[in-house]
This record gives sequence, structure tokens and C-alpha cells, in this order.
Amino acid sequence: MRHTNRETLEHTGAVVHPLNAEQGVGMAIGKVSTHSPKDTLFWEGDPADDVFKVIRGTVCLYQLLPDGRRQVSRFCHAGDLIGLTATETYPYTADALTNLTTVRIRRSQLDTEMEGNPAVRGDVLRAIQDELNRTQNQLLLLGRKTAVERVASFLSAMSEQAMRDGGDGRAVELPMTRVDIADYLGLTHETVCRVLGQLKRDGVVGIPDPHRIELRQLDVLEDFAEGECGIGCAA
Amino acid sequence: MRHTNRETLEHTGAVVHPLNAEQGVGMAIGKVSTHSPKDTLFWEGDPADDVFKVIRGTVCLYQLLPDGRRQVSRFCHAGDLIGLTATETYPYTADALTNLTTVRIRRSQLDTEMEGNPAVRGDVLRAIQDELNRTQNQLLLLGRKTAVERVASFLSAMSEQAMRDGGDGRAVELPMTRVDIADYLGLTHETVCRVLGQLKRDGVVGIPDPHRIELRQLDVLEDFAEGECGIGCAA
DNA sequence: CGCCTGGTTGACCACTATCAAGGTTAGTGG
DNA sequence: CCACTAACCTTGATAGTGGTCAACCAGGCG
Repeated sequence: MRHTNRETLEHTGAVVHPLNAEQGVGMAIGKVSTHSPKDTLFWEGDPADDVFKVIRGTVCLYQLLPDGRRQVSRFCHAGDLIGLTATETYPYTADALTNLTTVRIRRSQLDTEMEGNPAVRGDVLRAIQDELNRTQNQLLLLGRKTAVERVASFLSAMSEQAMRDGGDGRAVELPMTRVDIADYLGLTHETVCRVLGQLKRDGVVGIPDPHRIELRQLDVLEDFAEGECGIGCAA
Repeated sequence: MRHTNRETLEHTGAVVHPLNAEQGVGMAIGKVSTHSPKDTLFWEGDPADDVFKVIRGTVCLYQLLPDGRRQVSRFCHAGDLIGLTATETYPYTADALTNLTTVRIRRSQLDTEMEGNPAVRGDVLRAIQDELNRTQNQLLLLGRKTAVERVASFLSAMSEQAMRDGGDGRAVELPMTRVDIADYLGLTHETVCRVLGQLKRDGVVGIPDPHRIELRQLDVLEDFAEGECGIGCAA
């Protein structure tokens, strides 16, 4: 078990009152579990018997190619549901990035609950539709955006997440490594570093330490993110 | 209205008995609509008041960036549901690629139907989960696969589609243009052409005409698709 | 105190995009 | 019937974005 700066981040950022995250799906039928950084909740290919609801901390979902190339499909934060799939087995691996609290819900029990409880049905349906929407936006990012646009999109999204967690959206804490970010954005960690360095030099962001980014010009980042400034726009 | 080879393709390929495609969602509550190639079913940003079920033909879903860069998120075939979203407006545009028959279902009516009919609920949930799964695989493709791997993945998927439609999976018909394919795979149409040309020269595929591909070595394509042969593997 | 993980930066290069030209086919109008 | 046009497709030459390889730094932990 590691107690590094990730531990700190987890406490200073993303404060979620347990009652909020525990409302809705899994409130009464799940079992609380905790995990340490780098723990794997489940592997791609494991029988998909459980659904997890994140209470506190961050989870990283990813797929691998045989030669080790990795694509992170999502970072999950408090309130997110993990493992909702129609397949027999999980289609991705789920790793804890921080100390993590989840509610683990038996798949079979969730199905029963959904059958009888329209509110749970609605929650689950909305969660999946929301995930699908975000994933489609990620397709646009991976298929058509430049490196700067990808990083700007990521920072904008993290800013929104920070606001949802009660922050002002100007200070963002990154529980994940540069490699995690790169594997999420379809880049290499070197490119992520270079783009962050460029944004810092341009005064768009401040980087007091590698896991803490100040968004000095959020409007500029959002323009970059939407491709508003032309391809390869450097300033 | 155009009557080009697309028209032909639509009749020779993907033969679906109407009763099959009309089973399940929308069977009783929808209204049959027809569209011609290049018709737009709806634009990104339109109020998401209808869900469409494809009965016959192919639909192309895509998002655009302000400068015109396009990402195709999905090609829809007989049986697919289009427009299931939790958002107020459609998050993508839907264009007909061929002559098209759909069942149009009022969103409000589908919601009512789902409330009272567990079978419809199950169909819709499974449809969305299936779409999410495919989309996540597409993330891996766009984020981490090479041009050859992308094209091979696409051809493999089209082969599976052809088998679902009753073919042997060795002959694939492509109702979409090279630009559509490129915008789906995150490439340019020139790169798609070059990769297809290379596969043809290597004897992996035959291309009797631009919209008809013979998959001569499906096993090789599938190995390429999964990245089994190393990056940049040319033979 | 030294190792190991993660981060940063530089030099170089390759994959794929861009730019350009020419070919093919279907539909159109003389 | 046959040029003419407009998409669409294909291939070549060149260039650029981001990848690869490498070196070095910083911090945490054994």
C-alpha cells in the first residue's frame, strides 16, 4: 500500500458527501468495498458478475492490444457506475488510481431490482446513455482532434468534474499519471508533457506540481477543445 | 433521387426479411418512413423527439467540428436503433447512405411503452449496451491502431455484418464512399485507398469494383485487426 | 543512499496528411 | 448516340504532426 501524493490529492480534491454518492442505484442492495492505488477491480474477460458504484476516488477503465498498446476508455469518479455491460464478461479492465471506496452490487440483484423499481431503471438507463454520449465525444477527439485540442478537451472536462465536486473549476487535480492521460487521449506521454509545457509557456495553465494544474485561461482552453482556432493553432 | 450502383447494392446485399427487422421495438407503435440516399434523418442539435429503427438500407451517424472535420461514429444496418439518447437534442447527424426504410417511433411513446413492457425495456437496454460496447472498441481503434489495422478491423466487422445478413462473409458490399470510411476510421480517403491497394496487391482482398470487396484471407485480416502481427507489419 | 517510478526535454524519424494529377463511372443534355 | 460534367476513386510527391529513442531530473521508498 502506497501513501504518496496521490493519497493527498484524494483528500484535498473531489470531496463527495457519502450520502450523495450513495443515493440511487445500490443504496440498499450493495456492499461497500475499498481498494488501494493500482488494485484491479476486475480484468477484461472476467465474468461480469458485479457492478460497482464509485463512492470516493478515481478508477481507470482500459482495453489492451496483444502487444501492450493501451486505450483508456474512461476515468470514473464519485457517482459513476462501472461494469454495466450486456456481455458475459467485462469488456475492459478496471484499476483503482487512488484509494477507493465503492459499492459492489451483484449483477443478478441489480437486474431484479430494475425489474421492480422504475427509479433504479431510470438511473441505470441514464447512466448508460450518459456514458455512451461521452464515449461518442471521445471518438471525435481520438479520430479528428490534434494533440493540443485533445489535451485542452481533457483539461476542460477535468475542470467540469472539479466543479461538480464543489471546486471553482480553475484548479484541477490529476490523480492519474501522464501515461494514463496519454493512453486516454491516444497520444504518448512525451507528447502530453510537451503540450502541457507549451500551454504553461503560453500562460494558459500553471503547473505548480505534476498532479495539479491551474487553468488560467479556461476560455482559451475551451476554444482549443472545440477546434475553434484552426488546426495547429499554436498560440 | 439517384439510381447508381448503391441502389443495386441495396438489393443484392443485406437482404433482410421485413418481419425480422420489424420484430421487437416499434413493431406496433411506429410509422414506416422511407428516405433516399443523402437524405438527412435529423441534424445534430435537433430536438430528439423520435427514435428510428432501420428496416432496410444503411445510415451514417456523425459529428462535426466547426471547421468541417468529421467523425463518423457508426454505420447502422437493418435492426439497429438510432437516436436513443438521454439528451434533449440529438448528439449527432444521421444521413441515409442508400434507399432506406425505417420505423419512426415517437420518443414519448417509446418511454410509455418501456414503462409497461419489460420486453421492450430489455430490447432498448440491450441495444444501448451493445452500441456502447462497439463504441468502446472503436475508441481502441482510433486511439491505438495503425492505418492497416483500422482498415482490417473495418473489413472484418463488415464481414460479420454480411454474415448476419445471410452472406458467407467472404464477399462484402460497401454502401459508403471512401470518405465515409475514412471519417469512420480517423484517416483520410487517400490513406484508405492506399491501404486497400496494398491489401489487394498482397492478395488479402480482391476489389472487383470500389463498392465490392472479396475477403480472400479473412484470417489474415482478423490478425491485422487485433494487432497480432506487430506494428507496421507490411506482409 | 541508491533504486525505481514518473516527469521533462531534445534529436531524429516515420506514418499518415496534404497537395496534386489523372482515371473511371454514372448521369445529363445536345 | 455521344460528348460533357461531376462525383468518386486511385496513385504519386512532399511535408508535418506526433512517435520513438535517449538522456536527465526529482522524489519516495526500501
